[in-house]
Amino acid sequence: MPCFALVDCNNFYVSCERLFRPDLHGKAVAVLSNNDGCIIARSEEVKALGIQMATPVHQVMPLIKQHRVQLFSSNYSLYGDLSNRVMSTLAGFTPHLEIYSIDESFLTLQTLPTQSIKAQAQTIRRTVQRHTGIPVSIGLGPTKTLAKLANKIAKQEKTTGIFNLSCPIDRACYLKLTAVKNIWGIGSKTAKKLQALKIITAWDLAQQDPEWIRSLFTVTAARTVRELNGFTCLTLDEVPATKQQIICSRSFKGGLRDHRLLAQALSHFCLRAGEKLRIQNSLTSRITLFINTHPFDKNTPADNRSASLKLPQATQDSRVIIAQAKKLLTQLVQPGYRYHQCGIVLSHFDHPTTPRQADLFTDNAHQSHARKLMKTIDTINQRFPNRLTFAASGLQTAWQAPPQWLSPHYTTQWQELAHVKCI
DNA sequence: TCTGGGGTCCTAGGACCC
DNA sequence: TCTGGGGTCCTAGGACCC
Repeated sequence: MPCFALVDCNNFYVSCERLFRPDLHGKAVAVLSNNDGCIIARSEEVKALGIQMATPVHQVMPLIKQHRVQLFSSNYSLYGDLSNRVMSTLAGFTPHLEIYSIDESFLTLQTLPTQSIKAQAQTIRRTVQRHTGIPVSIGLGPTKTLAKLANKIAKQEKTTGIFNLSCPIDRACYLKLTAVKNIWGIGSKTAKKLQALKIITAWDLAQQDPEWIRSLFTVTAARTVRELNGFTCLTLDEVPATKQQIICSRSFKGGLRDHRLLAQALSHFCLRAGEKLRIQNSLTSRITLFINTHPFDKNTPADNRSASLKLPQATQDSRVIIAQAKKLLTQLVQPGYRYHQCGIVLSHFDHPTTPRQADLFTDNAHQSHARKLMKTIDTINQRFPNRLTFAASGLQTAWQAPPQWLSPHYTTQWQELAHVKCI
């Protein structure tokens, strides 16, 4: 029987930062979200201080200072690069790999005559550590849901970092110790409703009739019940699916009133979203823009709006996307408000080869020129990140506050490579 | 003063068709 | 008094994930 393995990098962003700062091993380290707003990764030492995930930094600043927590602004080019290294190492063990997020992958392992499943997991864990320097934990089980749960338990098993929920007797025991809210797929709303029905533990949920759960919740919750009992409902998605929507958005520290700056930020988002669109070779025919004032500021008036438009012709040309998005912005922005967040959503995708109704007025030569231009811009930006942009984005990112604790781009910028001193 | 960003799936309900 | 039935497509919003 195949066994699912969930390989999850421990405190991933913190591990990435420590890789080039060995002096930080054993010390308290935290990584912050965009705008240095919230804590999004914590070392064990920070968790021990009782600082929760997604806590706003300003709320725990006294604690951070008192315990000399080393802070880092998020450095996604570093984390993305190290993630690729971890995933390629995993791909060396099995072709059956699903990259689930930047720091997690599902694998299927087969029982080998020479090596037990647990021994295979130990080899994987050791190899990832040796090749990349990133520590991982591995959860094993007959379904993805159980592998996820096993991973959670593995994180507590400090010595081995591996846990297997394949044995039904062990499983019953651990399901009884797990609260429903800690099951993958059961969020806070569903957990609350389940608790009202006296379904408190994962074991309680596993005992329910899936059809009854489906009638009260959704088909997703019914699947979870089956998965907890060892029946596979969720399979391995080895080929990443084409995205159905692409979002690019940011929040602005202190908010923005100036329409001109909002338009510059928006143009930047359009370029980034267009790049992602072209990477998966899709054409978009719907653009949605949203702008929001500060959700926690009760003293200034709120204004949250969104608007969409359908393009007469599907496109992957960033210039068209920028022009249309700016029209939407003019419609939406109200004078006098301070906007805290703005973003663009591209959707209703097509593939360039999909047959579609031709437009009588389309200039084919222009279309071909546009494709070449976008390809050239993308090629240059891939080699030299952010080198080319549109004038609409402005010459400076004045809408973006500079990060305070950014580490060097150790692995993606020549001038920021780590220095090794020979003594 | 200071609270992230990017996704997926599911369901209900409206609009529309014959 | 009495106003069909069956279907598709689209959108918004909720819930969840990392």
